[in-house]
Amino acid sequence: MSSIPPSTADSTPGPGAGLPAPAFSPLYQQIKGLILQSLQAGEWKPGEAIPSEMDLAARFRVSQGTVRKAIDELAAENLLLRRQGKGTFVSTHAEQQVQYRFLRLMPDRGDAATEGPAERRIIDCRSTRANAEVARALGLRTGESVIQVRRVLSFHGQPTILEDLWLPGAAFKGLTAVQMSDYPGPTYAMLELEYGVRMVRADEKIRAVLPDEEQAMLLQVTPQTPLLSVARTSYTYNDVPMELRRGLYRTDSHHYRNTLG
Amino acid sequence: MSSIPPSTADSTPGPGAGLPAPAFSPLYQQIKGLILQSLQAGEWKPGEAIPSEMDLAARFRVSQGTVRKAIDELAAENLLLRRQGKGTFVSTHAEQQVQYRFLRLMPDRGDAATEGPAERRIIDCRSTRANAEVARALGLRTGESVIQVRRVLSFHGQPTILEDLWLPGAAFKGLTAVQMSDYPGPTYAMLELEYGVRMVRADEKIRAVLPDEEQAMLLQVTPQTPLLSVARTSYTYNDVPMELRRGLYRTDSHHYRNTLG
DNA sequence: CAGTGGTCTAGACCACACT
DNA sequence: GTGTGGTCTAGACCACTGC
Repeated sequence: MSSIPPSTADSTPGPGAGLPAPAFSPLYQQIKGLILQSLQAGEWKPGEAIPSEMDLAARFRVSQGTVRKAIDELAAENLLLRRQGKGTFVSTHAEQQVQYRFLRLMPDRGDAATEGPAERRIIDCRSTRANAEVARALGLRTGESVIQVRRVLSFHGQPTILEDLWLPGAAFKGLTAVQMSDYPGPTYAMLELEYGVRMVRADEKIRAVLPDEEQAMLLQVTPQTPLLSVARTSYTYNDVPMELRRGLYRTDSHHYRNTLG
Repeated sequence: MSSIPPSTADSTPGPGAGLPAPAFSPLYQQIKGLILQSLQAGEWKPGEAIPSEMDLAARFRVSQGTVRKAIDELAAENLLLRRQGKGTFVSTHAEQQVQYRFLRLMPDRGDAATEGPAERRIIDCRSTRANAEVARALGLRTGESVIQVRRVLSFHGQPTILEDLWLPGAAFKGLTAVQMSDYPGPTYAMLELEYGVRMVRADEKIRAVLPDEEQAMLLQVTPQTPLLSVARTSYTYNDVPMELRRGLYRTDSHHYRNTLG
């Protein structure tokens, strides 16, 4: 861009244009936004390589360094994955060795890797209508269609996690219990492959609670057993909420692990 | 560094030297390590400005861009704070508006800012000897001197957090209950100002538990009330553990908030 | 105004992966 | 060897701060 001013095909003028921009943002942020748009639009699918830095630099009429900085930030946010000598790839839950994307429950002895995969049992899976709480969390209106799933995850035969999931019906039309239980990998990988919805971020609210009778029965504990209640909202690109999940975790042989920077 | 090869005063040869390095690391990582050393050595105190990028570049005989990348990483780790037009500053707990460094407990309504500071009551503060568990967490030998503190934090008059702290006696000699309760700001700020120990990172293990009788009394709950048990190990520079903290959180009007990237 | 960090560029070379 | 991302440099200019 030595002589040609940047015309990056978006509405906001670049800083090189020298015009009074109402909302100034650095060039690399604009490039980042453009790459993000392509990701959301599905121009490059999860697992695929995006064009090389040089190609993107030519496409956006900026230097490689500017593209690099944009990609750096997207890689830091786990949306892209850089592999030296091979290229830059769209992050994916599939073909990924991590067993759990957001689950922070760890066995007291050993780690998630040594423990092996959980056994999953679907208790319930049905289409229903969003109540006020679910609707608010998912950005829907009360009464809109949602898919509700209840399941139990067990480690070494011991029920450890009871989860209730709510998914917006519009985005996950036709999701069945068979599909949930048949898919061998992480649930988020299944949602990504089957419905093209990639979860990017999640918020959790954690409390200590006592289970009701049904919950206690499903987790094979007494109603006096304290459990971790984890309410998670998962978001896809652009902070659009796509899942509400309420988990009850037994913490007698596991614990919730967190690192604070 | 157009003609002069980098001699950055450390033992590992720079990449520009062209020698077979046994443990190759990029120049900017070496610079980062040197800055980190100066931070640990106290060459620049918390709150102070470090030399400008140009000065550091001259000092280390590298380009400004290389220093910039090293500082970028340190800033991302919250060890340094960049302020455009002013300089780069050593992070500090003091003179910082955040009330809590690591506490993730939020009121169900509003946020930490609206709630105001907690009332702190020191139950106990004494010098004792590390048992096996404390010694392991703090990297000490069993029987070494530790300072133990027990205190209750209340919000709006309601006891909400019961904390037990263990600090290595060698580093915090002379810490008293008066000092703990008199200091108006966050405890970590006090430890930083009075003892020059800056907590940089922390790990937490979370469970749901029931309190024993004494704990229940101090938190003014029944022994059947489920509570969050948070075991935190805090580290200073170089991942040296400097505090073990076991907290019991009431989660009837508060919750533990977490964000998963 | 000078000094600081922030952005952007262009070019060189290195490390890695595939073919 | 070719192409990818990774590092390093040098220089220009912008934006913010404070004198």
